Amino acid sequence: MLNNYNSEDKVLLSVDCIIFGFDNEGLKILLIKRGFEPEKGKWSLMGGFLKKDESLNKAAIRVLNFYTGLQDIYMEQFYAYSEVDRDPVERTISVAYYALINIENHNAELIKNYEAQWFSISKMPKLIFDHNEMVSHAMRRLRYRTSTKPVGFELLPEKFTMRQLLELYEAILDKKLDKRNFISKINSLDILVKLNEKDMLSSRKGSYLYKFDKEKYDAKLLNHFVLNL
Amino acid sequence: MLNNYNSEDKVLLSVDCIIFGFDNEGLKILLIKRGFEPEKGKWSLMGGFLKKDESLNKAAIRVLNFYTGLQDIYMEQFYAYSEVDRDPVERTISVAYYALINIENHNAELIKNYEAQWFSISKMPKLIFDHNEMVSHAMRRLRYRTSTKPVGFELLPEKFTMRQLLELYEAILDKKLDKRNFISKINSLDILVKLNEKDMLSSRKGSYLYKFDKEKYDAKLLNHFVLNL
DNA sequence: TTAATTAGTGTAGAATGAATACTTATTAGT
DNA sequence: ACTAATAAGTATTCATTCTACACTAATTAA
Repeated sequence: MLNNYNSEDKVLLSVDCIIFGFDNEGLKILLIKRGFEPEKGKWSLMGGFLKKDESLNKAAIRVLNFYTGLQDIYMEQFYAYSEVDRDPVERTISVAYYALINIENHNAELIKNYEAQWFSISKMPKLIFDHNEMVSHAMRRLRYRTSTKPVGFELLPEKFTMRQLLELYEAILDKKLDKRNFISKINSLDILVKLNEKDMLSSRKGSYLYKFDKEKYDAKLLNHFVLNL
Repeated sequence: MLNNYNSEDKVLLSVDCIIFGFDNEGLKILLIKRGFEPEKGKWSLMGGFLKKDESLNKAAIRVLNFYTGLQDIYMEQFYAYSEVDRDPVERTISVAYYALINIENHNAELIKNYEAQWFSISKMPKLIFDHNEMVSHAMRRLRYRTSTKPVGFELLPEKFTMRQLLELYEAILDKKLDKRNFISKINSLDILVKLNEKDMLSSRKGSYLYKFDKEKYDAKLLNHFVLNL
């Protein structure tokens, strides 16, 4: 029985985290100004190297926490990038993760301390290496995700209006949706609770607030559906 | 400007290939008897280590060729497995790929020389490490794929009957489909050409042979659809 | 009181999906 | 030559879902 696979090449393995958020300005992504060479000072995804004694999932969580202080964020792995010259310094394979989080809950203070910054998807700067490609793949994945799983619990405040939910979906799918059809499709998913409370900020009439029914929402997360928006 | 990221851990990175095939006995998967320790002689996916100067895609192609002689097989990356103790010998992260191929075209001779063997999905042996988990994830991916992209070109002979196509889908989805509805749904995709030729082996009456319209098929590969079977 | 703003709601027609059975072509066997 | 056996092949109805589309309601600021 062997103790090791001698003579095989070893490589650096990193994780990169794509964190989506949403607020009344639209869909955003969390970036950092890279603190070390090469490309120091350029905008970048939050990334770091895998350590010998941790899984990729753990590494992704650790890296995100390091840059933002964020805890307990569930990220989903989506692709390993391995072009030989993707990192000019040294051969590095990077496994990309993405997650959705609520901007307001996740305290601007922490993010400020850590120098991470939210950017509108549409105004994202050029990023280092192949990070722009990662983001666009993650966007594609997120778009796709809306058609099989509910989205929103992670991105909206606890109480939200139908309009906010509609605008979230429009931001993700990057297209206008018909309000009436949208509402009836969302209602047919049966994951919302209509509250006896109105948001009076956005209109004279005021619009009802909703929240997600956590249990039903989580159930739908497991047993996919098909939603055609 | 740095020349390297010193002090970061390096790890072994491998690829594992899940090759699906189909014949009149059903859906199959290609396995090898592992030729080295540990677990020598046990059944395993075809795998190998990433070299410093190749991408993961290239490594997957190289590994598959090494074990089977197969060339020009397009494989799709689907997940990186990274549990710390997944390989008992040494820390190894493995990136899994899958592909669909035509059993008949890909010459039994080569496969014999190389000791790879087809197994029915339903009679698959216990595999080493986390390979069974990889296979079941790949199956899930394949199942899912049938609802957004055409499947079959890669798995069926050039000319095939509706029944064969139906049985392929039944094998992948692991459920009975209604023949009449299946045919009309497949026809609505507009990717088949009905030939003026019958297969007389499976019935007295004989059943028409079809082939895929390569151009339309490839177009559908790019622009997903939704197919509810 | 009026004007302005956004919320909120319904329907008809079209398209798609699901469920269901009988006829046809052919050959093997008698 | 006839019959039996086998799988192929084909249509329709009903239910559901999707799409397109426009007016009324509630409220407050002026």
